[in-house]
Amino acid sequence: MEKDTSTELKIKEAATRVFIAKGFNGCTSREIAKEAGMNVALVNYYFKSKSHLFEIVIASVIEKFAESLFEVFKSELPLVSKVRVFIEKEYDFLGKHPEIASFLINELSKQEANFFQCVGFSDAMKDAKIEAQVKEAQEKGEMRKINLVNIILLLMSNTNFPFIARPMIQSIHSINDENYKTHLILHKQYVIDMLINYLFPNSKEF
Amino acid sequence: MEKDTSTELKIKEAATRVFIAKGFNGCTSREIAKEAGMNVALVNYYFKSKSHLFEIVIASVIEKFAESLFEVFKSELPLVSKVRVFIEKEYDFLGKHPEIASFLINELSKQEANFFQCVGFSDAMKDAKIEAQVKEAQEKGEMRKINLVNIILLLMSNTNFPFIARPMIQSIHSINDENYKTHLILHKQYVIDMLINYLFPNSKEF
DNA sequence: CTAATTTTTAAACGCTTGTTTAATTTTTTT
DNA sequence: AAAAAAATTAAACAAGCGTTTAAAAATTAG
Repeated sequence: MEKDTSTELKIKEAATRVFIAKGFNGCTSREIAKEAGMNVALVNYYFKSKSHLFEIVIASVIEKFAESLFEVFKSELPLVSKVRVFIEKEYDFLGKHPEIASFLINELSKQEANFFQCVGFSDAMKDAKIEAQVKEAQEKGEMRKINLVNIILLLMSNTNFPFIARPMIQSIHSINDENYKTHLILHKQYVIDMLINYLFPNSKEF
Repeated sequence: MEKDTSTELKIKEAATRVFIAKGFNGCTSREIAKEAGMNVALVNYYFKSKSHLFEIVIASVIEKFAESLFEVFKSELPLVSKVRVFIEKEYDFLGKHPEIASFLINELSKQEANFFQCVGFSDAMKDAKIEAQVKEAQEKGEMRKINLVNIILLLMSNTNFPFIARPMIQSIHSINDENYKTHLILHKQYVIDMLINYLFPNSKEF
């Protein structure tokens, strides 16, 4: 009884694709099976139910999503650089997987479980000692004195929203995919300038 | 044959509540009927199908959502004030109806129809002559020279995301509703300061 | 008041859903 | 090669879905 049968993995990958594209309620078990190229019963043979499979998928998506985030937070860079690199990495990541941000936000607002706690997000946050680094920079007067929650909110708002709201924004302005991508490239730099300028009023990084 | 029977309105209002809370795929016709306190068949008697009812609901939600936005854009205020008032109004509106932003973004990314065009959003944008006002301010050197699409993106990112991503952010930081609300109140002012400072580098409004 | 019309209901329609069963094929073990 | 175990399948299950029908109740018209 192998742990990661090729079949098991195929189902998980197919499920990830389908769940991200259509959401938990927007797809069926049979659709996932078909995407994996196999019988419906196999989905419940390897993962006992659609819900259980979904929990596994969303946990691994969160992990993937959080990975690049912590890579930056745990690094030895000064805070100003961390902010810049974080934004750059987020735009890179979401440029490649634009549906992930919407997927997580959509499903997390419907599902009741605290998946981020399951993945140990809070603990990883403390491990990264980012709170201490912020406090230090604020006491030195290098950084604007605002709460870490607000800092994360500013960072995530300006990195995630442009990808989440893409269909809405394109609809509002009647612009196509190509055109929107062009705006996104410029937007990344605007966001970097704006945030560094706001969070580090005396910085020369921009 | 009255147009807006009390029954018809009750169904539409119930449907709006249910659709916003659970999304199109997350709820059933029977659920909507129950919420309205009546038989399932009545839903299809007044609105011919679940999809048709949904289209009507989402169009009216968009209208409500866009209303306060254009109220500001069409006003005679100088641009700097428009930005500040827009942010304040958005925080007020989303504070009262926090689920609307997520609802629109979720459903617009799944549905294929361009609902914003149906509502005449683009035209209203031109009517408001905001593009001309921006161009003028930029030529006078009062405003940073960035595209209107990016300006709207900055505004919406920082107003909508904190409400859309609330479940995720609370999950990440392990904080409760009360606590998050406190952060939101502060956040509004941070966003106003940051955006005005960035968009109008020479302004004295902050 | 009666007849016509509109509104509301209960029940059923065929279809799809998530899940399970039992049989079959494939693989592993001995 | 035979027996045991695991993987895969087709078929079925009950439950729920969106929608329709046909009859009952309520309202309006003449």
